[in-house]
Amino acid sequence: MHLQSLRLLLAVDDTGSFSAAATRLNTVQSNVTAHIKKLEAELGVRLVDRKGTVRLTSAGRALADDAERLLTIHDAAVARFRGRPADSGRLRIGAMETTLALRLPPVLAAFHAAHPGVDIALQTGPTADLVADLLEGRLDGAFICDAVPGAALYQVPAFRETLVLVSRDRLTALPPAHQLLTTAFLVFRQGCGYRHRTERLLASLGVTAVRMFEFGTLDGILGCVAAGMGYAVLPRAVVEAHRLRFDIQTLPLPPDIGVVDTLFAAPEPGTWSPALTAFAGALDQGTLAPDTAVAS
Amino acid sequence: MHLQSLRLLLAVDDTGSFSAAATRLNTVQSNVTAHIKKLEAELGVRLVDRKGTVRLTSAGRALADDAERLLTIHDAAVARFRGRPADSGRLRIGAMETTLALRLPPVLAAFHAAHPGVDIALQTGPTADLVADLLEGRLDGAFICDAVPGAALYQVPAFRETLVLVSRDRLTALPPAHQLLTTAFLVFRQGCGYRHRTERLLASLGVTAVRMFEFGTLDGILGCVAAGMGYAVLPRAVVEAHRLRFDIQTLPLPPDIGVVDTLFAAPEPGTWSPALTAFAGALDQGTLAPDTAVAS
DNA sequence: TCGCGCCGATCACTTATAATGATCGGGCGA
DNA sequence: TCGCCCGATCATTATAAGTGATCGGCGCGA
Repeated sequence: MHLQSLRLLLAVDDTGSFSAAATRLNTVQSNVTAHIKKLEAELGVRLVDRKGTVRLTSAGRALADDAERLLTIHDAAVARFRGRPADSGRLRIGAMETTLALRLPPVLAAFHAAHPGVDIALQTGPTADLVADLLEGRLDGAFICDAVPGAALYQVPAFRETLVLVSRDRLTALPPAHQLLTTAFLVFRQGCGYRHRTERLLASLGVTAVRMFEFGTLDGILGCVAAGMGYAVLPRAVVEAHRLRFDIQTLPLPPDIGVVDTLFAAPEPGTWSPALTAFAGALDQGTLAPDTAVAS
Repeated sequence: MHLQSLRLLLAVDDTGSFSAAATRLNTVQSNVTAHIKKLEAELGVRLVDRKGTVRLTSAGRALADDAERLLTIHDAAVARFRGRPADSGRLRIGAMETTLALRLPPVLAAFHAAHPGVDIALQTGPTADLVADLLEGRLDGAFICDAVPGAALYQVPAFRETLVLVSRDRLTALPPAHQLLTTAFLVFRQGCGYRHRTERLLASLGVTAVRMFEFGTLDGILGCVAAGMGYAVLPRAVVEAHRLRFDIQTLPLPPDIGVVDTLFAAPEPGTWSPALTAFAGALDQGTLAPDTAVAS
């Protein structure tokens, strides 16, 4: 059964004429006849009564009802891809813990307000895991730390974070290498972009061997820093948001290490679902959270 | 967009392989490739990721969701025609007042119990109107009085009625012609089959001119008979059902005039909707109301 | 009652598209 | 590294869609 046949059937019902239906759908009368006959043969039922005036039989009317629903769904699906981004579908988004906590709430709220029909599924994890999930199709898009070189991924800057060195005692400058060797660094587990930066920072200071304690949660890191267990490297905005709860100090880092872009990553644009297209488009135009977005 | 393309897309998603999808749907791998490529070209989006393992893109997944709904509706529609009579659709049934009141309640109740998804619309009127509505497609089927000769209608006996002469005073035989001339006959409005029978009865008695009062309702006729206004010709069962409310007498009529079949009429069987097919089938098999059905 | 015109059926034909089978090349595992 | 499996591509065939001309029936108006 071809959708075009159903379209012709509805046109015949509407116009009450094969010729008029043909004209409306830019074809010829004999073609309409052939389509209707094919439908009738396929279903083993007469659909159109041609005696006297042309009118659908009860079977034809029943099929026309189904046809209407069928074509509605079909046209909506096509419009979703070709026309304006539609308001439906699922969107699986991944993000780092810090991004989700700090940056995403307004973004997601704004997107949901603009596209209330899209179901959003969120997942958190370190950048490396998110990238793996993206590449293996378990996520539609993800907010990651720093660009992933060599991966066939669309990547666009979304937020800019300023990293600071977090400590219990106030510092006026980066501690010397010998002092860093005697303390620990509290980091997220393997795969987190911020941990990567921390290692780059230490390397730039000539420190290669340092104790690293892995944590799964932000609260764990901040709490242990406040207890004097060691240092941490985190986005300034995240630390500020928790300043009231922990007695900690921050020290800015040099820009080459301290400025980190959070990127929105997704598979190649040609593969995007309408929902993902809408999300990326909104991010790109900065309509979601202009104050935190990175100027492109 | 062809439904077959969507079917192939779902098969590719299921099996994770073009070749396997082809095998499952009894075609060849190159054909699957062509269908998917056509879909992708039509929507301007890559639907299947062939790098490494075959997997749907987010766009492909979104389309697959629509495809599933689309094919479900389509397959259900086809099954409704080709397979068992489905439990959905609309059924517009017409009947005479007397039939609706007396015979149809158990029939409709049984059908509705067997096919709860079918919406039933009832309409009453004299046989002539019902036939006209049938022929002009405003009804799917109707219960009519006596066969309609010459009409291109499927007609099958449904109920057998015994007509009686209804009067205020007890009669032992049909009144002589001269007496009939002085009283009136109370009949339904033009087009009712029972009125037709009444006229045949009078003609057989040699009475050609008699006063006829037209009524729209059964209660009106019975009330006026009870008041001595005249005679009426009605199904015995109808009169019995109202015996408690009206003080009236009945006299059997000769079988050639007194026995009337109520027929179920519909357009030619080849044009029936699934719901109508189910209804006619149930009537034909006597599964709806075996005690009142006419043996065929 | 008789044309006249409109409409759908049919047919021969053209065009488009679906399906097929063979072949090629690339990625992955042994 | 080799062999194997899988998808892309291509030439070809098969099938279906679309077209235009023509026929016949029915209704309408003269």
